[in-house]
Parts: sequence; C-alpha cells; structure tokens
Amino acid sequence: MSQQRHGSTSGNGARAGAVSAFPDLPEATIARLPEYLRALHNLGEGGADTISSEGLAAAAGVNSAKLRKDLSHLGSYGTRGVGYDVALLIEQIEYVLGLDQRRAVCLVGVGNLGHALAGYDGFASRGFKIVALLDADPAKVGERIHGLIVRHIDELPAVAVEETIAIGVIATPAGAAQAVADELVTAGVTSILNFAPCVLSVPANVDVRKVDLAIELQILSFHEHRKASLTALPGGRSATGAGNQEAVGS
Amino acid sequence: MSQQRHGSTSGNGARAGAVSAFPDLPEATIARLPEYLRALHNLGEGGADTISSEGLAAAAGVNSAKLRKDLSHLGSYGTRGVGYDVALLIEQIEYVLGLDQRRAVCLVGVGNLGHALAGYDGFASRGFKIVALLDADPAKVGERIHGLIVRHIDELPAVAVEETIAIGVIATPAGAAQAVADELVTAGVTSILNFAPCVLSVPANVDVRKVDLAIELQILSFHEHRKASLTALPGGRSATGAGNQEAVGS
DNA sequence: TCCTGTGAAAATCTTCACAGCT
DNA sequence: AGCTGTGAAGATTTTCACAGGA
Repeated sequence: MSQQRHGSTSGNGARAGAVSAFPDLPEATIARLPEYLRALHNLGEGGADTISSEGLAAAAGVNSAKLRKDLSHLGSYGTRGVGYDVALLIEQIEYVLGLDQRRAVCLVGVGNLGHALAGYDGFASRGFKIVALLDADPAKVGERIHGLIVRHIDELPAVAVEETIAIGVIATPAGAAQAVADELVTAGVTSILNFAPCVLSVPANVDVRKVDLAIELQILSFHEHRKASLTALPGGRSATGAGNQEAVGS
Repeated sequence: MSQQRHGSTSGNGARAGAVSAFPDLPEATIARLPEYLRALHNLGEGGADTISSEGLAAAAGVNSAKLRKDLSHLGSYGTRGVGYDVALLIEQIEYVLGLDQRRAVCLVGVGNLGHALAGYDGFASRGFKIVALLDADPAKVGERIHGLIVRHIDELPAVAVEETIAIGVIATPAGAAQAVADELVTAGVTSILNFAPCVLSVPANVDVRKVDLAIELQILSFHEHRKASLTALPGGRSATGAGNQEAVGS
C-alpha cells in the first residue's frame, strides 16, 4: 500500500519511440501478477490449455472483473468466447515481470530467519538464485549453508563485481539494517527486500519492499479483537463463502 | 491490497449503545498502525515523552498528513502545539490492535521456514507467544525446537482445547496448506497467517493473510526490469531523497 | 451463446491546505 | 508560533454492466 515512488517513473508511458514501450502498469496490478502467474503454472501442470477469466480469478483468489482489468493493461491476450491461452499468458507475465532472465539475489544476515531464507525452495523454483550469503559475525563466516559459504559483509563490493546482484535481501537485526542497506546501495544494488523491522532510507532510484512478520500478526490480532467485540452483539455471524483473504503487497 | 472482507464488518460504526464503540478503521490505516507502534516504542526508549506528527511520520516512513489522518480515526490523542504523548498513544494503539491481551499462536509445519518462525524473536517481543508446534511428519514429532516439543497435526483439536489459539500460522508446503487450514477452522481458529504459496478457501468469518516471499522478489524484479528499460532512455536518474519504500500489507 | 475488454460509476485512499486549539 | 484535526480535492483502485468479437 504505502508507496512513495517518486522521480524515476516520471516520463515514459506513451513516449513515441520509447525503447521498449514498457507498460505503465498500476502498482496494484503489478502486485497481483505474480499470483496470476502461480495460478497459471498450476493450471498448466493440470493440463489446461486455456482458462477463462472466471477460472483464473478463482485460482488466484480475486474476482474476475479485477483480473480482466489487470490483464487488459498487458494488452489483449485473451480470446472472446474462449478465454486466455495459458502458455501465452505465462510468457507475457514473465516477460513483464522481468523473469525471463534469472536474477541473482544476495542475502545479508544468516541468523535464524536468514538461514531459512537461504534454503527456501520457493526462490529457486521461481527464477531467483541466491548467489551469496553475507554476515558480519566472524563466527558465521565460513559456514556452509545449502551449498554456499558465508562470506564477511566487507566482501560485498567484491561479490557485486563477481555477480550482477539484482536484489539484496536484508535479514539482519533492525540495528544493522540501515548500514547494510547503505552498503548494498554503494555496491550498486537497486532493489532491496527488507525483513528487519525498521524503516530504511535509500536514494530515490532504489526500491525497497518490507516484510515484517510481526506486523502481519498484529493486523490479524486487530481482526480478532474486532470479531470478539462483534460477537458480543446480537446475531450469530457464521456465514459461508470463500473467505476474507488479504494478500500482502502494496 | 486485495481484501474481500464481506459479511462480518456490516453493521456497527455509529450504532447507538454498541457494546464497545469499536472504531471502524479503514483497512489501510490498520495496516499502518503496527508500524506506528514500532516507531513509538523506539522513540519511547530513546527518552521522548511527546512526538510531533512530523517526527513520528518520519520514524514510521510515511508522510505526516497520512499519519494525522490515521490517528484521527482513533480519536484525539494529540495536543495542538505540542504533539502526541508517546506513552498514551502506545496504549491506545495497543488497545485497538488487541495487543493488551497476549495472543497464542499455533504454528503448523516445522520445515525450513517453520523452524525459523518458531525461533523468531520478533513474535515474542511484540506480544505473541507460540504455544504449539505441529507437523504431519512423524520424523519431526517429538523434536524439541526453541523449548517446544513438536506434536502431530492430529493433536490440533486437543491443543486448541488446552490453549485458546488466537492465530494459526501455516508454514507447510502448498499441497498441504488447504487441509491444514480446514483443520484450523474446525478447531475454531479464526485468523490464519499463510506462508504457503497458494490460495486458501475458508468461511467468511475467518481472516487470512498471506505472505509469499517469492512474490515479493517478483515485484522487485518488475521494478528492476522497468528501471533497466528506463536507463536505456536519456537522463541520468540518480536523484536523492528518502527512497521508494513500499511496505507489505493490504 | 460465451467470454473478453472497457467505459463509467463507486469506493477507497492520499494529499492538500487551513481552521482552530495550546 | 507551532502543531493537530479535518473538510475538500485529487488520485488510485475496485466494481459494475454491457458492447462487441469468436
């Protein structure tokens, strides 16, 4: 939600002769494309060649009007009366998301959470490769985790030269996160995924996304609190349906 | 973002004599309250008694108008000319989020990620206590992780009786997630945090939030892709400022 | 007939700008 | 003078509902 993209995005759009006619997608749409992509992969593995907006929307957990509007921003890849070609749509979304090239990820902070992220299958299986693990703790440097040797954070510039780092992941304690972010920026990294519970300040051309696990619990806590206060009111609120899903993403 | 809250929220608001005059907060505001709370705790530890909207906004990474509007929904807890009383505001936000009561969390799936979540400090330090670890794999049952013994998923109903589970966390592979969700719902859990990359279907009175780590990377990948296509255009886009932060949350 | 693509309406969220309290 | 609280304007997102192609 909170998104302060300033500068950068400015000119482009319908600029004549723009190098790649890059679609100017709404942020909300971008955040949903990965979900559509996952649903499409599932459907494709299930043997479907085409899928209606209704069917894909159900698989992705959104309503069909939203899905059609989202996809319409990519261009017309559906066939009226039939639906979308699964393989073609996968290709289009992967192109837009830049997943046609494998992106190198560098993970800083090999503590509790970092350790788990280093071994998380979901990254590799969806086009991301963790190419370096870094930590400031000398006791951790040299440790082998899921096939990678942990290196000292001071080697970040060297790592950045060896590999073209597309994304830096920060899984350090909050106190260290800003310093790590600064080093990543200096090393030329322009996309950061921050798991530390703090606000990072970075130059305007750097994108930061934040995942704070405790915040997610607190939001659920609010809804628990609200529901508890509602059940004190008349009317048994059981209800049926597909449920209240809220996906994370800005 | 995608939020299909239906039913439940319906009547309340200004209803005369409602049991708890529960504030009808915008979803976007709720998602930011935890961030304000974290910033307030930091400021409080730093010795501040009061803080201006400008100062708190900076600490939370939002602009001050948004912050004031958000807080105004809670009521008037600021003093014009002075700012907000840090301790009072903490108390108010914690009350609204339902954090004045410690909430029990049950974690299902003690694999790579679940293991890390079980030991994540950020939960305990912010009012959540993991009271049970469950897994379907007999090889994992009995294992001791961060002071808790892993129990078999079939014991979920028993666990739910022993402890009042406020929130269930699913950290299983995608294939198992729906079955686990069904069991949580049957056991009476009405809030679920889902780390499995799949859509869950649950009754309308159950809230689900989803965190998909790969999706976060894919969104960053999009922005990398976009930036790469923009640098092919004229104009060195360095710029300065506080950066492009996008926090996760619906 | 079925289903996409899309204007237009509705809902939600953000930002502005200033009245009014301390 | 300084800072909150808030109407009103603006931007974004969602939903509706239907024209029109397959």
